[in-house]
Amino acid sequence: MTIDDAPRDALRGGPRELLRWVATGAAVSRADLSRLSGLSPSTVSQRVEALISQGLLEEAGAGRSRGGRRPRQLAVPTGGAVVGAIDLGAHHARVGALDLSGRVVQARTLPVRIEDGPEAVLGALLAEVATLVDGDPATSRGGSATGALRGVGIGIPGPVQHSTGRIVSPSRMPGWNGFDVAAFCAGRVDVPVIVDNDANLMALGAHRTAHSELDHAVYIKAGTGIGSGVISSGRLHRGAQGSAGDISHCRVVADPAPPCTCGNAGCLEAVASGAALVTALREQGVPVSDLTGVIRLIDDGDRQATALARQAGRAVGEILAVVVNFFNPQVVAIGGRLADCEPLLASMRATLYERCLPLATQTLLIERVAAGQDLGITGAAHLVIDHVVAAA
Amino acid sequence: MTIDDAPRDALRGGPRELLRWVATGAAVSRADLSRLSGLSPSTVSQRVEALISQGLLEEAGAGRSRGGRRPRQLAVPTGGAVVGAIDLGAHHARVGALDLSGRVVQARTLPVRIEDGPEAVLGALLAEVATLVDGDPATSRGGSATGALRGVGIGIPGPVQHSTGRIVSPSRMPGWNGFDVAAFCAGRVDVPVIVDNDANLMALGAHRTAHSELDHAVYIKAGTGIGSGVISSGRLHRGAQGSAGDISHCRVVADPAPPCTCGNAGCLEAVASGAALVTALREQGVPVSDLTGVIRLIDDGDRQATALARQAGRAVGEILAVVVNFFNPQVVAIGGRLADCEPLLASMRATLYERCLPLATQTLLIERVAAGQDLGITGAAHLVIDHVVAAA
DNA sequence: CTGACTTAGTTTTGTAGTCGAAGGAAGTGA
DNA sequence: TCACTTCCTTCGACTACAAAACTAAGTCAG
Repeated sequence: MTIDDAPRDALRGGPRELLRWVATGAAVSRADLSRLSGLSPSTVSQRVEALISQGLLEEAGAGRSRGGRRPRQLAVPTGGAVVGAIDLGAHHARVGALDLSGRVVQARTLPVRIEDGPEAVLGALLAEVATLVDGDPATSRGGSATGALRGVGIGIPGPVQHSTGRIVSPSRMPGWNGFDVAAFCAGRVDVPVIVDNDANLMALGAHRTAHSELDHAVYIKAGTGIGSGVISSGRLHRGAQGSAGDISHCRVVADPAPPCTCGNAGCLEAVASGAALVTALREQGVPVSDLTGVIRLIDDGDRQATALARQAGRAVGEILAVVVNFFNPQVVAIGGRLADCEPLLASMRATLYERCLPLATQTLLIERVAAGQDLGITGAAHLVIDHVVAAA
Repeated sequence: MTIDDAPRDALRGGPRELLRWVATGAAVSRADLSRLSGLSPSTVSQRVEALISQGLLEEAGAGRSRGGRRPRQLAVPTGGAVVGAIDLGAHHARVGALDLSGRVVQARTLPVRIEDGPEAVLGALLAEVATLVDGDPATSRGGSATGALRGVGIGIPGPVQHSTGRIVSPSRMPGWNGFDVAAFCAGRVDVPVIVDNDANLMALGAHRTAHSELDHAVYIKAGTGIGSGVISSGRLHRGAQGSAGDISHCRVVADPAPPCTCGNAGCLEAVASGAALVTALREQGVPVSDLTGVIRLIDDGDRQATALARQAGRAVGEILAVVVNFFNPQVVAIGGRLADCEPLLASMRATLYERCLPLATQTLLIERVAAGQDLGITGAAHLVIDHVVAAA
């Protein structure tokens, strides 16, 4: 399945954007859309009519007058078409059903065991998507998203060749190497399935949600693993092989250089990922079982944990400095579970300001990604919607 | 002067591309253009007619039949409109007049003394452009490019805020900080002037010349200084402030870390630029006066010089590895005077392959930029042409 | 030399997307 | 009640492109 990037009409006044404006409440009437999109009123009317006739939009009575004729309010139909989204993580997966504007209708977090292999994991998650969308007759759970399923987007915590939907040499995903996610899913559901890296999806979600007016953005996802997603000229940049943003195995200075699952030593992932922090703390004799424990220690001001977090922040900042000099984004935002870790963020910031060209940091925003756990499925949904609504 | 990037019709079948195909000989007839561009014959005819009426294209008799009607050959008029281009370097400037297809009509290399300041240097170079274009009545030199000047493109070996045409904190350019090149030139010539970083121009020139079919490319310019230019989705990526690609002050591991003109130590520029090699060799007591001397030493297999070149190559490779992982380009090409330095190139290659994600290097081309000295002015010309022909 | 075929390019017509102007619909406020 | 505002639609025009039909000009087999 070869799927293009979001066509450019996603960027200015395309049907998806109109939909999004209505959904987010930025626009309530055709006149609003005309103002926002810069399109002429006539064009907006035409487009809106098309969307209504496709059932993607509906009229919702008259609004409040602002000194003239009352606007005919627009709304995204509830119970309309939905897309499914899966954001697979190292230990948990966020599964959701979202409407065509990218709003979460239903979502649930499930524990997963990556090591059970792709068939088992993806099979279960696809079943869960079906439950969220159709409702589960046995339990009468779910089902408030009773629209027709139009597509499924899946985020994978490892390198994905987006053009083919295949996973390529992931670390920490035994049994998944070379697995063709798109093909597997195509056999299970009869709607388009789009597969991408989890950091890319977070980036897309964050950009569409918080930074849609910015052209160039870099999003770091720092959780169990560490990755990034790149927005260039308002569009997700995947690069030649679809591996763009995968900075997990960039080398950073660290003494001693911790060995990485990839076989090298001193990789960013081996220094600054959540998994690395757990490992390092245990080696220091601190009894911590998982990332949650590490974060708790840091929040409690544990000396060893905090020191490691700072080191991680410097490592991320070191790599990010090169990225910022090279790419000169308007914003760098950090998400994932480690994003709430203050010492890490502070060291990252400091390193970034120290090592970047003044011109590059002059107006650079360095932020925490906004409210987090649904960004992945939001991004996945956007990807699917971009594909599906374009075809409509 | 705010100037947009090349509009997207530069990418597929726009007037500039038609022009370029004719100029490069890729297309000789309207039928060729139709095949190459994918546009319908009628559209091509229309466009070609417009170009002819603007004097940007002309008919040049009938071609050879291929079994049917003979094509009416197209050509870019000689002696037609031209653009001026200046590629300013640390010690020399390449000045040229190019036709609207980007072909060099006249070019000359002049010695410059950057430290004379922007007014003197740019004034002299603009005068030289005028001479190349109009011919010098006094000497009857030049003047084979007797068309009308449509614009001037200027490459600066330092950070340029492309949107304003202003130079921002350059190293090795005393007296140029904050200078508004565009405004200065606007007072001297009455055609549009476009200013950009020299590495960006080299990148654009190289991409248009050799890699126009590739979407994502990174070009390193390693000469007296060191910089890079980025092509993303077929277009020059300048980033938020126009400083994208400026990797000269990224930190690399070096022991001892040589001090940089920017005040920090261990910058890429302080390790791997031509200026750095000269400095390092002299500190080792080798009597070498300039980059040419260094390159000669390396070619002669001098032990110290070669070791430094290898170290430089590793340093470039180290930064480039992050860039390749992050950006995942289809090609990385190196230009500038150090590009011909085998030991440097070899170490760079090795470091790159060692430190990059296999997926990212799997199909990555690592090349030397093709035949070099006119790439800068070619890129400058393309930039101007993109601006001028669009307006026509 | 003739007629079938091939390639080149133009003309005509049609379609899609957009805009601007004009105007109707439905309100507010003096 | 009337002027004015805001909202939205209708209609005519323009642009960019394409498809098809057509003209032009050649090759080649018989």
